[in-house]
Amino acid sequence: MQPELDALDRRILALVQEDARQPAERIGQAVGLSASAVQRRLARLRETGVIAAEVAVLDPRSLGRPLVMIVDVELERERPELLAAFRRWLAAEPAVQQAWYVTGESDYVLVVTAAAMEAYDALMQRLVAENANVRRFRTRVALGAVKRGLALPVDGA
Amino acid sequence: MQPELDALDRRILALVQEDARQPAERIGQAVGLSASAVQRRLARLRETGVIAAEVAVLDPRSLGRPLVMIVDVELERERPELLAAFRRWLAAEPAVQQAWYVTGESDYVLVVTAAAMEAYDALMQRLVAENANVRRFRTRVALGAVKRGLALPVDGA
DNA sequence: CGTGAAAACATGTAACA
DNA sequence: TGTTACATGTTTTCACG
Repeated sequence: MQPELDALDRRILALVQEDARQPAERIGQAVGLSASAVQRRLARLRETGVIAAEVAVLDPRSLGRPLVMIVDVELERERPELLAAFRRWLAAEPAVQQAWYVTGESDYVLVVTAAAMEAYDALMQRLVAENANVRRFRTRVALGAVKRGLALPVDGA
Repeated sequence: MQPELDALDRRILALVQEDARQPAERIGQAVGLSASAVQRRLARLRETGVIAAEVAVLDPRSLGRPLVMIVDVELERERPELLAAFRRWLAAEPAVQQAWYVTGESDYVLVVTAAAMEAYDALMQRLVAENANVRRFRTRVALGAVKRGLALPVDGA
């Protein structure tokens, strides 16, 4: 993938990763381009996969899921055949927002949302019961979020 | 905020948090509603803040930022006056995607993106230099992502 | 009150120079 | 690329259940 993003593309990306619903004309005024030029660039950015998706971000409190847990999961390395199933379990579980495979003592770091601690506990009981290769896990409760987005820096650096 | 989300709202939310660009008519066909009914509900969901934002999700590789680090930051608790500045630093730093204030030994968990390890190291040097209350931090490199979204479960549970 | 249908309106898309 | 014409989607209005 060699999309050759120029400065204009990057400024457009910076805007749409804040608000994907703003009309192309507004973006054009901000970056000094006509609406159709912006549309063309957006189409190309979607086509080439630079824009991977445009999604609605929902408010956790409105959906009754105010809790966030950061979970470190340690797996038994002796059972690689269970790894794929573990990953599928994570992928299929909607309460798991993010799951990173990381270096260090713990093998996976999860970001998990929950309605209440009991629901979270039940989820983790299921995780352990249904994944024999989970050796142990550590939960840290997120008491607050300074930031919780997926935005990326778009400047040339 | 008592938005009273019914089953139809939830199904609409499930769809738009996957793809916010699909026309209301398609959503309507999926949930058994007319396009205008869907539009009305979407307008209300935006109005009440259930839909917090609609954003473009960018591809990290296309932007030359393939690396993700999970960073545990431990602060000195003796200097609460520096805490606000630390949070502002995180908020202002675009490489920091997420920053959670958590229980446990480490005070903050960050999700940081980087173009290369050198750039990440430089960033963390700046973090320490510009925040005197950072006692230490631990970096875990994300070797892979099973999941990396912000999607929430929308079912009544 | 929320819905569906049809209007007016804005936006996005596809041709042109 | 910008401009124009065209198609699509959205917003408003209104009558209905």
